[in-house]
Amino acid sequence: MRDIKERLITLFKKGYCTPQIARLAKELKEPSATLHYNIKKLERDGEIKAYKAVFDYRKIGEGFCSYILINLSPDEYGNPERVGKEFLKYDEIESIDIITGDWELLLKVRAKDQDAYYEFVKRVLSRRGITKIKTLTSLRQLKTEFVLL
Amino acid sequence: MRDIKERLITLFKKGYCTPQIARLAKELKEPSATLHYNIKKLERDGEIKAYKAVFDYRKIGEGFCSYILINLSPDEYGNPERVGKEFLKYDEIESIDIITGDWELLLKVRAKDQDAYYEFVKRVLSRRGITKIKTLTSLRQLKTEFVLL
DNA sequence: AATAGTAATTGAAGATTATTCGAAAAATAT
DNA sequence: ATATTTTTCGAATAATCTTCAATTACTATT
Repeated sequence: MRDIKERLITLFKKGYCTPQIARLAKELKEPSATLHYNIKKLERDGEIKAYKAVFDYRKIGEGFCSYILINLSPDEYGNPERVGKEFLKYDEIESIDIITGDWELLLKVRAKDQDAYYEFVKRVLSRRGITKIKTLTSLRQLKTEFVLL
Repeated sequence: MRDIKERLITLFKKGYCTPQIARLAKELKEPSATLHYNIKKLERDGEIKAYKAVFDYRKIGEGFCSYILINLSPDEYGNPERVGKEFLKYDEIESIDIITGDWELLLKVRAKDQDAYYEFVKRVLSRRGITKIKTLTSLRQLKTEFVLL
Protein backbone atom coordinates (compact mmCIF):
# COMPACT_ATOMS: atom_id res chain seq x y z
CA MET A 1 0.00 0.00 0.00
CA ARG A 2 1.77 3.08 -1.28
CA ASP A 3 -0.20 5.82 0.57
CA ILE A 4 -2.58 5.88 -2.36
CA LYS A 5 -5.40 6.76 0.02
CA GLU A 6 -3.78 9.98 1.21
CA ARG A 7 -2.98 11.09 -2.32
CA LEU A 8 -6.51 10.37 -3.45
CA ILE A 9 -7.96 12.41 -0.58
CA THR A 10 -5.76 15.37 -1.45
CA LEU A 11 -6.94 15.40 -5.05
CA PHE A 12 -10.58 14.65 -4.24
CA LYS A 13 -10.82 17.61 -1.88
CA LYS A 14 -10.56 20.07 -4.72
CA GLY A 15 -11.60 18.14 -7.82
CA TYR A 16 -10.81 15.12 -9.95
CA CYS A 17 -14.46 14.16 -10.13
CA THR A 18 -16.97 14.49 -12.95
CA PRO A 19 -20.73 14.43 -13.51
CA GLN A 20 -22.53 11.11 -13.83
CA ILE A 21 -24.53 11.89 -16.93
CA ALA A 22 -26.09 8.47 -17.34
CA ARG A 23 -27.42 8.54 -13.77
CA LEU A 24 -28.68 12.10 -14.17
CA ALA A 25 -30.40 11.09 -17.42
CA LYS A 26 -32.25 8.32 -15.66
CA GLU A 27 -33.22 10.54 -12.71
CA LEU A 28 -34.32 13.53 -14.77
CA LYS A 29 -35.70 11.49 -17.66
CA GLU A 30 -33.79 13.51 -20.23
CA PRO A 31 -31.44 12.35 -23.00
CA SER A 32 -27.77 12.15 -22.12
CA ALA A 33 -26.80 14.42 -25.00
CA THR A 34 -29.12 17.15 -23.69
CA LEU A 35 -27.69 16.97 -20.20
CA HIS A 36 -24.18 16.90 -21.60
CA TYR A 37 -24.87 20.12 -23.48
CA ASN A 38 -26.35 21.84 -20.44
CA ILE A 39 -23.57 20.74 -18.12
CA LYS A 40 -20.85 21.92 -20.48
CA LYS A 41 -22.60 25.27 -20.64
CA LEU A 42 -22.61 25.55 -16.84
CA GLU A 43 -18.91 24.77 -16.83
CA ARG A 44 -18.12 27.16 -19.67
CA ASP A 45 -20.00 29.99 -17.95
CA GLY A 46 -18.12 29.37 -14.72
CA GLU A 47 -21.24 28.51 -12.76
CA ILE A 48 -19.70 25.21 -11.77
CA LYS A 49 -16.29 25.66 -10.16
CA ALA A 50 -15.35 22.05 -9.46
CA TYR A 51 -16.50 18.49 -8.94
CA LYS A 52 -15.18 17.04 -5.71
CA ALA A 53 -15.66 14.50 -2.95
CA VAL A 54 -17.10 15.12 0.50
CA PHE A 55 -15.63 13.05 3.30
CA ASP A 56 -16.55 11.75 6.68
CA TYR A 57 -13.78 13.88 8.08
CA ARG A 58 -13.55 11.96 11.33
CA LYS A 59 -12.81 8.80 9.38
CA ILE A 60 -10.02 10.40 7.35
CA GLY A 61 -8.30 11.76 10.43
CA GLU A 62 -9.52 15.32 10.29
CA GLY A 63 -12.02 15.08 13.09
CA PHE A 64 -11.27 18.48 14.59
CA CYS A 65 -13.23 21.31 13.00
CA SER A 66 -13.45 24.90 14.11
CA TYR A 67 -14.58 28.32 13.02
CA ILE A 68 -12.19 31.19 13.63
CA LEU A 69 -13.32 34.79 14.01
CA ILE A 70 -10.61 37.34 13.29
CA ASN A 71 -10.18 41.03 14.12
CA LEU A 72 -7.79 43.08 12.04
CA SER A 73 -5.63 45.92 13.23
CA PRO A 74 -6.60 49.47 12.18
CA ASP A 75 -4.03 49.54 9.39
CA GLU A 76 -5.36 46.31 7.85
CA TYR A 77 -8.97 46.96 8.68
CA GLY A 78 -9.71 48.70 5.40
CA ASN A 79 -8.43 45.79 3.35
CA PRO A 80 -9.60 42.47 4.76
CA GLU A 81 -9.35 40.95 1.28
CA ARG A 82 -5.60 41.30 1.26
CA VAL A 83 -5.25 39.43 4.53
CA GLY A 84 -7.87 36.88 3.50
CA LYS A 85 -6.04 36.08 0.29
CA GLU A 86 -2.93 35.20 2.24
CA PHE A 87 -4.87 32.33 3.78
CA LEU A 88 -5.81 30.84 0.41
CA LYS A 89 -2.76 28.63 0.28
CA TYR A 90 -3.43 26.66 3.46
CA ASP A 91 -5.05 23.32 2.75
CA GLU A 92 -6.43 23.05 6.27
CA ILE A 93 -8.74 25.99 5.59
CA GLU A 94 -12.07 24.93 4.13
CA SER A 95 -13.56 28.40 3.75
CA ILE A 96 -12.63 32.07 4.03
CA ASP A 97 -15.26 34.79 4.38
CA ILE A 98 -15.07 38.53 4.87
CA ILE A 99 -17.96 39.29 7.18
CA THR A 100 -20.00 42.08 8.73
CA GLY A 101 -20.22 42.88 12.42
CA ASP A 102 -17.79 42.63 15.28
CA TRP A 103 -15.27 40.58 13.30
CA GLU A 104 -13.70 41.01 9.89
CA LEU A 105 -12.82 37.48 8.80
CA LEU A 106 -14.28 34.04 9.36
CA LEU A 107 -12.30 30.88 8.63
CA LYS A 108 -13.41 27.28 8.77
CA VAL A 109 -10.52 24.98 9.54
CA ARG A 110 -10.08 21.21 9.73
CA ALA A 111 -7.27 19.46 11.57
CA LYS A 112 -6.44 16.08 13.00
CA ASP A 113 -7.03 17.03 16.63
CA GLN A 114 -6.74 19.90 19.07
CA ASP A 115 -2.94 19.64 19.09
CA ALA A 116 -2.72 19.88 15.32
CA TYR A 117 -5.14 22.79 15.43
CA TYR A 118 -3.00 24.60 17.98
CA GLU A 119 0.02 24.15 15.73
CA PHE A 120 -1.99 25.57 12.86
CA VAL A 121 -2.97 28.64 14.89
CA LYS A 122 0.64 29.29 15.89
CA ARG A 123 1.90 28.77 12.35
CA VAL A 124 -0.74 30.69 10.42
CA LEU A 125 -2.46 33.16 12.70
CA SER A 126 0.44 34.73 14.54
CA ARG A 127 0.93 37.47 12.03
CA ARG A 128 0.97 41.22 12.08
CA GLY A 129 -2.40 42.69 11.28
CA ILE A 130 -4.41 40.23 13.37
CA THR A 131 -5.26 41.75 16.74
CA LYS A 132 -7.69 39.21 18.12
CA ILE A 133 -9.05 35.78 17.30
CA LYS A 134 -11.86 33.71 18.73
CA THR A 135 -12.29 30.01 18.04
CA LEU A 136 -15.68 28.35 17.92
CA THR A 137 -15.00 24.64 18.13
CA SER A 138 -17.41 22.28 16.47
CA LEU A 139 -18.47 19.56 18.87
CA ARG A 140 -20.53 17.77 16.27
CA GLN A 141 -21.25 18.28 12.61
CA LEU A 142 -24.68 17.28 11.35
CA LYS A 143 -24.26 18.59 7.82
CA THR A 144 -21.38 19.96 5.80
CA GLU A 145 -21.08 21.13 2.20
CA PHE A 146 -24.82 20.38 1.83
CA VAL A 147 -24.12 16.72 2.62
CA LEU A 148 -25.60 14.95 5.64
CA LEU A 149 -23.13 13.24 7.94
CA MET B 1 -35.29 25.11 -22.28
CA ARG B 2 -37.03 22.99 -19.67
CA ASP B 3 -35.42 24.33 -16.46
CA ILE B 4 -32.81 21.63 -16.85
CA LYS B 5 -30.26 23.94 -15.27
CA GLU B 6 -32.16 24.26 -12.00
CA ARG B 7 -32.72 20.55 -11.76
CA LEU B 8 -29.06 19.83 -12.43
CA ILE B 9 -27.99 22.26 -9.71
CA THR B 10 -30.29 20.60 -7.20
CA LEU B 11 -28.83 17.17 -7.87
CA PHE B 12 -25.24 18.37 -8.15
CA LYS B 13 -25.38 20.02 -4.71
CA LYS B 14 -25.56 16.68 -2.99
CA GLY B 15 -24.14 14.19 -5.48
CA TYR B 16 -24.54 12.71 -8.93
CA CYS B 17 -20.83 13.00 -9.61
CA THR B 18 -18.15 10.34 -9.69
CA PRO B 19 -14.35 10.04 -9.61
CA GLN B 20 -12.33 10.57 -12.79
CA ILE B 21 -10.16 7.51 -12.53
CA ALA B 22 -8.30 7.96 -15.82
CA ARG B 23 -7.27 11.51 -14.87
CA LEU B 24 -6.25 10.39 -11.38
CA ALA B 25 -4.23 7.56 -12.91
CA LYS B 26 -2.32 9.99 -15.06
CA GLU B 27 -1.74 12.42 -12.19
CA LEU B 28 -0.70 9.82 -9.65
CA LYS B 29 1.04 7.52 -12.12
CA GLU B 30 -0.80 4.47 -10.87
CA PRO B 31 -2.82 1.89 -12.80
CA SER B 32 -6.55 2.59 -13.12
CA ALA B 33 -7.44 -0.78 -11.64
CA THR B 34 -5.44 -0.01 -8.50
CA LEU B 35 -7.08 3.35 -8.04
CA HIS B 36 -10.47 1.84 -8.71
CA TYR B 37 -9.88 -0.68 -5.96
CA ASN B 38 -8.75 1.98 -3.48
CA ILE B 39 -11.61 4.32 -4.27
CA LYS B 40 -14.22 1.59 -3.87
CA LYS B 41 -12.67 0.78 -0.52
CA LEU B 42 -12.97 4.41 0.60
CA GLU B 43 -16.61 4.39 -0.45
CA ARG B 44 -17.32 1.03 1.18
CA ASP B 45 -15.77 2.16 4.46
CA GLY B 46 -17.86 5.32 4.43
CA GLU B 47 -14.85 7.63 4.28
CA ILE B 48 -16.24 9.25 1.17
CA LYS B 49 -19.78 10.49 1.70
CA ALA B 50 -20.54 11.94 -1.73
CA TYR B 51 -19.19 13.31 -4.98
CA LYS B 52 -20.67 16.71 -5.78
CA ALA B 53 -20.27 19.99 -7.62
CA VAL B 54 -19.15 23.29 -6.13
CA PHE B 55 -20.72 26.39 -7.64
CA ASP B 56 -19.99 30.01 -8.09
CA TYR B 57 -22.99 30.73 -5.93
CA ARG B 58 -23.36 34.30 -7.09
CA LYS B 59 -23.75 33.07 -10.65
CA ILE B 60 -26.44 30.56 -9.77
CA GLY B 61 -28.51 33.14 -7.91
CA GLU B 62 -27.49 32.26 -4.38
CA GLY B 63 -25.23 35.20 -3.80
CA PHE B 64 -26.29 35.86 -0.23
CA CYS B 65 -24.39 33.80 2.33
CA SER B 66 -24.51 34.08 6.08
CA TYR B 67 -23.50 32.33 9.25
CA ILE B 68 -26.12 32.12 11.99
CA LEU B 69 -25.24 31.75 15.67
CA ILE B 70 -28.05 30.30 17.77
CA ASN B 71 -28.77 30.27 21.49
CA LEU B 72 -31.13 27.64 22.83
CA SER B 73 -33.55 28.02 25.69
CA PRO B 74 -32.73 26.25 28.98
CA ASP B 75 -35.08 23.36 28.22
CA GLU B 76 -33.40 22.67 24.84
CA TYR B 77 -29.91 23.55 25.96
CA GLY B 78 -29.06 20.02 27.00
CA ASN B 79 -29.98 18.59 23.62
CA PRO B 80 -28.71 20.79 20.79
CA GLU B 81 -28.58 17.75 18.55
CA ARG B 82 -32.35 17.40 18.58
CA VAL B 83 -32.82 20.99 17.45
CA GLY B 84 -29.98 20.72 14.94
CA LYS B 85 -31.49 17.66 13.33
CA GLU B 86 -34.69 19.55 12.65
CA PHE B 87 -32.68 21.82 10.35
CA LEU B 88 -31.39 18.94 8.24
CA LYS B 89 -34.28 19.12 5.82
CA TYR B 90 -33.74 22.70 4.65
CA ASP B 91 -31.84 22.85 1.38
CA GLU B 92 -30.73 26.43 2.00
CA ILE B 93 -28.57 25.25 4.88
CA GLU B 94 -25.08 24.29 3.81
CA SER B 95 -23.79 23.22 7.20
CA ILE B 96 -24.96 22.61 10.76
CA ASP B 97 -22.56 22.51 13.69
CA ILE B 98 -23.02 22.13 17.41
CA ILE B 99 -20.37 24.39 18.90
CA THR B 100 -18.64 25.41 22.12
CA GLY B 101 -18.76 28.83 23.73
CA ASP B 102 -21.40 31.50 23.92
CA TRP B 103 -23.62 29.89 21.29
CA GLU B 104 -24.94 26.37 20.85
CA LEU B 105 -25.49 26.06 17.09
CA LEU B 106 -23.89 27.48 13.98
CA LEU B 107 -25.60 27.33 10.59
CA LYS B 108 -24.26 28.35 7.22
CA VAL B 109 -27.06 29.43 4.92
CA ARG B 110 -27.27 30.44 1.27
CA ALA B 111 -30.10 32.43 -0.26
CA LYS B 112 -30.82 34.55 -3.30
CA ASP B 113 -30.59 37.90 -1.52
CA GLN B 114 -31.27 39.59 1.79
CA ASP B 115 -35.02 39.44 1.22
CA ALA B 116 -34.94 35.71 0.61
CA TYR B 117 -32.73 35.32 3.65
CA TYR B 118 -35.18 37.25 5.81
CA GLU B 119 -37.98 34.97 4.63
CA PHE B 120 -35.83 31.98 5.55
CA VAL B 121 -35.23 33.34 9.05
CA LYS B 122 -38.94 33.90 9.61
CA ARG B 123 -39.88 30.52 8.24
CA VAL B 124 -37.22 28.39 9.89
CA LEU B 125 -35.86 30.15 12.94
CA SER B 126 -39.01 31.39 14.64
CA ARG B 127 -39.45 28.31 16.69
CA ARG B 128 -39.71 27.51 20.35
CA GLY B 129 -36.38 26.62 21.86
CA ILE B 130 -34.41 29.35 20.11
CA THR B 131 -33.92 32.33 22.39
CA LYS B 132 -31.46 34.41 20.41
CA ILE B 133 -29.83 34.48 17.01
CA LYS B 134 -27.01 36.50 15.54
CA THR B 135 -26.30 36.67 11.83
CA LEU B 136 -22.80 37.14 10.45
CA THR B 137 -23.26 38.14 6.84
CA SER B 138 -20.58 37.21 4.36
CA LEU B 139 -19.54 40.23 2.33
CA ARG B 140 -17.19 38.24 0.17
CA GLN B 141 -16.21 34.60 -0.09
CA LEU B 142 -12.63 33.80 -1.05
CA LYS B 143 -12.84 30.05 -0.59
CA THR B 144 -15.64 27.61 0.08
CA GLU B 145 -15.72 23.83 0.41
CA PHE B 146 -11.92 23.86 -0.11
CA VAL B 147 -12.45 25.43 -3.55
CA LEU B 148 -11.10 28.85 -4.49
CA LEU B 149 -13.64 31.31 -5.83
C1' DA C 1 -46.46 38.93 -38.34
C1' DA C 2 -42.62 37.39 -41.02
C1' DT C 3 -37.82 36.60 -41.15
C1' DA C 4 -33.12 35.85 -39.81
C1' DG C 5 -30.14 34.56 -36.53
C1' DT C 6 -28.92 32.19 -32.37
C1' DA C 7 -29.45 28.69 -28.88
C1' DA C 8 -31.11 24.23 -27.33
C1' DT C 9 -32.54 19.41 -28.11
C1' DT C 10 -31.75 14.86 -29.58
C1' DG C 11 -30.62 9.94 -31.80
C1' DA C 12 -26.95 7.58 -33.38
C1' DA C 13 -21.88 6.83 -34.02
C1' DG C 14 -17.50 6.70 -32.33
C1' DA C 15 -14.09 7.48 -28.61
C1' DT C 16 -12.96 7.09 -24.06
C1' DT C 17 -13.43 5.37 -19.53
C1' DA C 18 -15.03 2.41 -15.82
C1' DT C 19 -15.42 -2.15 -14.21
C1' DT C 20 -14.55 -6.96 -13.72
C1' DC C 21 -11.63 -10.91 -13.55
C1' DG C 22 -7.91 -13.73 -12.27
C1' DA C 23 -3.39 -14.35 -10.93
C1' DA C 24 0.45 -12.73 -8.37
C1' DA C 25 2.49 -10.09 -4.74
C1' DA C 26 2.38 -8.02 -0.28
C1' DA C 27 0.81 -7.54 4.26
C1' DT C 28 -1.15 -9.50 8.45
C1' DA C 29 -2.35 -13.02 11.64
C1' DT C 30 -1.71 -17.59 13.70
C1' DA D 1 7.00 -20.76 9.13
C1' DT D 2 2.43 -21.05 7.37
C1' DA D 3 -2.12 -19.68 6.44
C1' DT D 4 -5.22 -16.03 5.56
C1' DT D 5 -6.47 -11.74 4.03
C1' DT D 6 -5.60 -7.65 1.52
C1' DT D 7 -3.69 -5.17 -2.26
C1' DT D 8 -1.80 -4.67 -6.90
C1' DC D 9 -2.38 -4.70 -11.76
C1' DG D 10 -2.66 -6.28 -16.97
C1' DA D 11 -6.09 -7.51 -20.03
C1' DA D 12 -10.96 -8.11 -21.55
C1' DT D 13 -15.51 -6.52 -21.24
C1' DA D 14 -19.12 -3.41 -20.20
C1' DA D 15 -20.64 1.02 -19.70
C1' DT D 16 -20.34 5.80 -20.30
C1' DC D 17 -19.04 10.06 -22.31
C1' DT D 18 -18.54 12.91 -26.31
C1' DT D 19 -19.19 14.41 -30.88
C1' DC D 20 -21.85 15.18 -34.90
C1' DA D 21 -25.48 16.81 -37.76
C1' DA D 22 -30.20 17.55 -38.23
C1' DT D 23 -34.29 19.35 -36.14
C1' DT D 24 -36.72 22.28 -33.19
C1' DA D 25 -37.27 26.21 -30.18
C1' DC D 26 -36.33 30.62 -28.97
C1' DT D 27 -35.03 35.92 -29.72
C1' DA D 28 -34.51 40.09 -32.03
C1' DT D 29 -35.38 42.98 -35.88
C1' DT D 30 -38.03 45.04 -39.27
